[in-house]
Amino acid sequence: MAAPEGSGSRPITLREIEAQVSQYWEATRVLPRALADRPGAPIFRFTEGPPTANGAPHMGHVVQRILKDLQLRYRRANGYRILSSMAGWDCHGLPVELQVEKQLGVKSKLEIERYGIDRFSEACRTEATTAAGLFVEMSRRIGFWLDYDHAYFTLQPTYIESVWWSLKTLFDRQLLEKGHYVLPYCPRCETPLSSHEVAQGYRETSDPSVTVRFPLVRPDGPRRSLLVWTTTPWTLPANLLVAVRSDLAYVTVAGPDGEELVLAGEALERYGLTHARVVERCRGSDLVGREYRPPFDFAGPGPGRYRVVADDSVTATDGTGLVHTSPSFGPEDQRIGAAAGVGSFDPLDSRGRFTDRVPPVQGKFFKAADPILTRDLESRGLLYASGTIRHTYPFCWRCDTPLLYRAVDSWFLRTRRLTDRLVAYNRRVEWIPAHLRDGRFGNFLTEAKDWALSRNRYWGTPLPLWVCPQGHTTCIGSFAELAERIGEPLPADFDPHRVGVDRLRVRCATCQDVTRREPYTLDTWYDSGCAPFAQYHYPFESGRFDPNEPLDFICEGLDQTRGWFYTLHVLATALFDRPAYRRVLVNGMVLDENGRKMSKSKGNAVDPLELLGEVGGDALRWTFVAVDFTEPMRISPAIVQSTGVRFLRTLLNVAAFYLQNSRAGGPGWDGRPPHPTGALDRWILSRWETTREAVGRALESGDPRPAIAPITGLVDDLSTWYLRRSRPRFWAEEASADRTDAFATLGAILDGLAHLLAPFLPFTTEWLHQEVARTGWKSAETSVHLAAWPVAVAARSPELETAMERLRAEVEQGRVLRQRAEVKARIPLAELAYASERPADWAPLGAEADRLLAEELNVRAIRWGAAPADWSESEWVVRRDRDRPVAALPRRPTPELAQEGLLRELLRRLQQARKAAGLDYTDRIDLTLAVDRATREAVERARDRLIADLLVGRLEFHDGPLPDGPGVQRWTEEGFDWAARLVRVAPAPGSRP
RNA sequence: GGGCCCAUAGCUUAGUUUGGCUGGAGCACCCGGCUGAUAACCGGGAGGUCGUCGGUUCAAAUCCGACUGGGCCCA
Repeated sequence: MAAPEGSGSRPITLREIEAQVSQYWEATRVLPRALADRPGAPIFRFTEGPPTANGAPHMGHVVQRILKDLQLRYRRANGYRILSSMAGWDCHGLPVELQVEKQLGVKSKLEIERYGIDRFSEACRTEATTAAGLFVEMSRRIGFWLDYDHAYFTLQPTYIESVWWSLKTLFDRQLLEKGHYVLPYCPRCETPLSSHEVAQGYRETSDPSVTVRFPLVRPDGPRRSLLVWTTTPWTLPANLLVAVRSDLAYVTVAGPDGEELVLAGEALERYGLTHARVVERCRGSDLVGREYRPPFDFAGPGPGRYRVVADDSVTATDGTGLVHTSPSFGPEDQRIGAAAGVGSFDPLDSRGRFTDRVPPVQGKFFKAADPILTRDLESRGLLYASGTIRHTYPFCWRCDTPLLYRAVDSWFLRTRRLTDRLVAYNRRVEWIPAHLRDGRFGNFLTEAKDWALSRNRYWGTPLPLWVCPQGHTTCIGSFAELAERIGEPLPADFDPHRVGVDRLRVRCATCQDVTRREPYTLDTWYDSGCAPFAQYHYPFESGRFDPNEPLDFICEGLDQTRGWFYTLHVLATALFDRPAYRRVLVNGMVLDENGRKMSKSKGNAVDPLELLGEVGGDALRWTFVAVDFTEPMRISPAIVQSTGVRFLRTLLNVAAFYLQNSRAGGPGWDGRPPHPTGALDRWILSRWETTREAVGRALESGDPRPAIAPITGLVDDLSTWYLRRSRPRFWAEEASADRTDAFATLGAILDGLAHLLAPFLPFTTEWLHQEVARTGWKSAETSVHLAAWPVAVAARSPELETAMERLRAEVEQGRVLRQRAEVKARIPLAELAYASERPADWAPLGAEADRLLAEELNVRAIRWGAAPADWSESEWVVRRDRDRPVAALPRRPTPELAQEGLLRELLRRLQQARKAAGLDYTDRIDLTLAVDRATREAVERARDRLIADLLVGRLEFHDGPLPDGPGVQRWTEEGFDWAARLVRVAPAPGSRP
């Protein structure tokens, strides 16, 4: 890696590191090497959940990718063969079609067909591949390593052929069937939607709430009407029945104009009829069979129509307890209508507009018919009450059009026949967080309806089903079979989309008659559910996909509970009779900094690339792991700064210290495990081992969260205690065992951290590993990401860790005491005296305990077992514990120590002057000093030290005031009267570096 | 309307499984210190009705219930 040749000692920035590392990876082709297959190695099964290839990636994609990458890097470091590392994209379906419709400016299926399905499909293909490019760029910036050169696309012929194979398998198992059922239907997209698509589009809206008179047919007496409530007046022309509940109490009350009204007893209050005169009381069952005149007569007569029927689904908690039933427009209605054998009446065209079968609203969009029909009812005296109601209603998740429920032909995967196995296999899955298994996901499995698979659209996997005039269905499960059925080889450039498939003349497999393809495409969620095997073109190419093995790990957002998690699980159960995955890590949604959901329309969405440009990939990675990603999480530049950037900066500061001293003549680390004798070194190595084990445990478990606290704890200890107390050891000019131990210990831990944190921080750790290796260890791996997971290099000692913790607590107490003494920390004091003996649990620290304490507090000695009686308040500051004196510090330094303090004061100021003059820490200077007598004595006594510390060539003293001039500095505050002139001189040959 | 999950200082969080010492950190803030890591380091301070209300208990951030707010899912 290029040396970070900073000018002077300017520290390298995170941005520079990431740029350098990216280049380095390119140059050394690390990514393909890391992802290279490892035949024979233990297998870790994974599949990338394919994002929909339309539009730009958002923060949700970023979190998942970070979490996936973390686990995959960990497994690679442990020698696993990842099956598969392929990136993947979900290229089909409404999301892509809608994007293309916008681009082309077309608005309906008719316009698409005028434009040409072939050209439209081509545009969809282009859109899918373009969008994939945006994901690749984002992934590169966060260091998400997948095989982008061999990605799977659900539009690939091989992929589609695998999907066909699966459909044929299900067809043969009689799990794939056609039905005419009421489904949610988008009139703009002109297609039914699956329940998981509908689920994404519920929102609060206002609808009419009308109560209508349905006059009963009876020979005599006053007019008597059923009161019927609905929020969809547009369905009234399709009314064929009214449903009641047999065991519910109904009453007939007298209305204002002598008319009589029938409704459930429970509903009287709702209609303000509590005090109305009751004409008759009965049960629902008594009403069954009564005929009424429908509000509109467009449906015409038919057997059994316009009667009261009984159904258990009826309640009186809303409305009147008499339920308007239009078999074409509601799931319950359809069932009730079928039971009564009344047929159906659907006066809407495929775009949700009324046909000429309902002249008053002909050509009107179904919603637009509501007010017109309501007025019509009013004019005929049939409207009893009207208002509006706020409730949640489904809208199309892609185009925001209100959906309607209507009976349509559709192909279903009969998932309800699999419910027991779906539930049983889910019990084998390890969900993170665990509550999802029996909570949300488990609940859904028990309730799940059959899966409506077919879409009346263009861009998707064509349903490989052909029907002949005799009604035989032929399901084709491979291209070879297709060729056989058309009686000739497929064209060389065969594209298994509608354009390529619809023109083929397929012969019926049963009777050889000419067939017609079922004109549907497949729900794109089915495509992505096939990813584990279809990406490998199973079963046409064998080897890497094992039908008996679930995936070891997948990771997606919580929104996939009903999406990919579900479709994977259903298909694995139906096709392979096993769970789809062993472990699934689920992340929460990403919110903005105020905790609000990010959305494009609200304008509060954080653009991933923008944020990455600001804070960098590693800082974002660290932040996403450090916050609780299983819950909704707030993300903003400020949060990344204080979490991710902050942590990285501490780590880099430690590294910078080590690297700088290594280059300045320190020995660096030779790459061997350290065997230090000192307690401080052994302590930090023990801390390292504790951390290494904790991180390994966490990543092994699939949940990285427990790794965070140990890591930040270690880095903090390293920075604020180990390094703080070890600094002079790194400055030693002469080789010594102690200096070697210091470099070896810190070097080993920094390189160890590079390996340990590589899955978390791929950029920074690569830089760190390469840089540490450069300081003297020549056999660095090409990349830390090609290296093995770190093994133990030292012994753990919990006793030593505890002892150090106690010592540090004592140090803190000592610091407080020193502040109370009001003697500057740089002025040494003679001793720190304790009334007690040295604590027994400090034993693992040995003699170093006193030394660490003394150095940190700048006292010359620690005296144990001192007599508190000697601690006069005028001479000592005393720490007391419940009035008992426990420790004491002298209030003043001895004269010698005071002089030494003076020297340190001067040295410090001269160092500052060096820096202020822009001198590098290797520059030599000539120094002229004009100082008072006491200071001069102190300097002369420590002349060698001053010359060495300040890299002084010639040292002179100036009597009297030093005249102003270049390089002259003066200090007159705090009672000092000092001046100095610093002049840079050329470095002497052979001098320290 | 139903289900699951979450709520600790301005921010990120530990502690909640198994109730028990004055609820810990870090960042930011204020005061002071240090100065061969310097957008670093050290000391002190301020900042918490542990979302709200109620219950169980000698004792509740922790267990139970209701509510509020947020998220996801279902209808």
